[in-house]
Amino acid sequence: MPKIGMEPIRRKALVDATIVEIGRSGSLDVTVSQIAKRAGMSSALAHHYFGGKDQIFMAAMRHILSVYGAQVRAALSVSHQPRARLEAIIRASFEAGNFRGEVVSAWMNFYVQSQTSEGAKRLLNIYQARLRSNLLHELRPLIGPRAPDVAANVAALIDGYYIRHALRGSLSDGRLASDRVLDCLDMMLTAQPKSGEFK
Amino acid sequence: MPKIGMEPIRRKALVDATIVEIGRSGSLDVTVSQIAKRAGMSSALAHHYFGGKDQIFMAAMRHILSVYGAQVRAALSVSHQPRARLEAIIRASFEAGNFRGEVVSAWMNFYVQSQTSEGAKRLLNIYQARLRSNLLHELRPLIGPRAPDVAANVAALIDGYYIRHALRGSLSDGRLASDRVLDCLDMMLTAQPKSGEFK
DNA sequence: ATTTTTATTGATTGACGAGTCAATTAAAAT
DNA sequence: ATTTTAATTGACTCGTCAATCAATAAAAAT
Repeated sequence: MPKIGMEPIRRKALVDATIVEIGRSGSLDVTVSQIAKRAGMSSALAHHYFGGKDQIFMAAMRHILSVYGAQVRAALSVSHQPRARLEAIIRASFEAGNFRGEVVSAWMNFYVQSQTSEGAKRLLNIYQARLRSNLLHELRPLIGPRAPDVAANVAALIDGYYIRHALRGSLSDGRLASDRVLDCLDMMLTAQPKSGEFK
Repeated sequence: MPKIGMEPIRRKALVDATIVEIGRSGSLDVTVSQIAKRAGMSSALAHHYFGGKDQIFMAAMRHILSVYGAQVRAALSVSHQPRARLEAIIRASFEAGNFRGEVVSAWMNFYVQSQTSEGAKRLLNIYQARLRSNLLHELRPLIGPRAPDVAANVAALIDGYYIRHALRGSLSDGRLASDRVLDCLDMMLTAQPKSGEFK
């Protein structure tokens, strides 16, 4: 019963199903058939709309990234002081949504895939560049030349706590992780510049 | 030409080959045949000695972990002040060896596998617990009650910079990463305790 | 010398999974 | 009314790969 305009609906269903299935299995060892079944269609149709497995994964990752981006933007839109905006960025990174098992799984596997797939590497670079740029923008007015180093540290902290979560889904929920990052951030903000700082 | 006592030699060859192959492919999508070929034997023999693919991977990971552990111990054995010992631990984590593409790949994939495999999760827990315990032991005499939080932050920083390395094999070599972690550590050490610290 | 044990592999099995294709359905366009 | 076009799938092809096994070879033990 071909109603016209199915394409976007099917694509969305497949992307959602992909994320769920990755979470369920905890790896990228997910068959197109599993995904298609969960999305309520045949595997042939999945291939029809996406061309191949890789492209389905890529679309799923792009979706996750765009949701994350929207969260950050939303959080930033209500904060106006640099410190508050930093907090907004950090908290957005650990929002419950990003912290769901499926999403963490997707990220983990995405890191792995970025060593093989050009497309994955590019996407991941976009994420990292955006995070860095966001942090830098707020840090500069606060600490000037020390901003790049601190930004790198904060970014690493975020990724590190994220990974830690991949391991034990229980301990350290988002709140705790972001509190710790913030705590560390404040220490870095108030620390006096090191003496031998000139390159 | 069965010389006796081949088993340990073959096992070692397989473990080494596994790490190389994981690095080469950037993923766990490595066939037993590839590993066996690189180790100079038939895939049947690999199965004969290890039983199955999973066990080969596990042995490879155990090996990486044990090398890392030895590095840490070696570095600690020549440092005696808490601050110096902390530096030793951190630098050991970013030693050139651990930072080789193969090893990073293995770690990445190991994180992923830890969501599926009980054995992988257990191994990873050992690593994390040991790191935490090592850090804690040196931090306590320096900052007392703040030690646990700082230890968690340092651990997250290490993992975070590690991951960042999975992405771009070029920028930020081990030296730079450990310098940054140390920098951040010093800030945390000198920061004054927060006021509302009592839980 | 013959038996036992260890090492070793080629060939095979069996399962699974990505991607293709021809065929079917029904809406839309003419 | 017929033609075109989008949606949809079951069945099939083709590869790949983990795991098994029977067979061989040679050192060790008797």
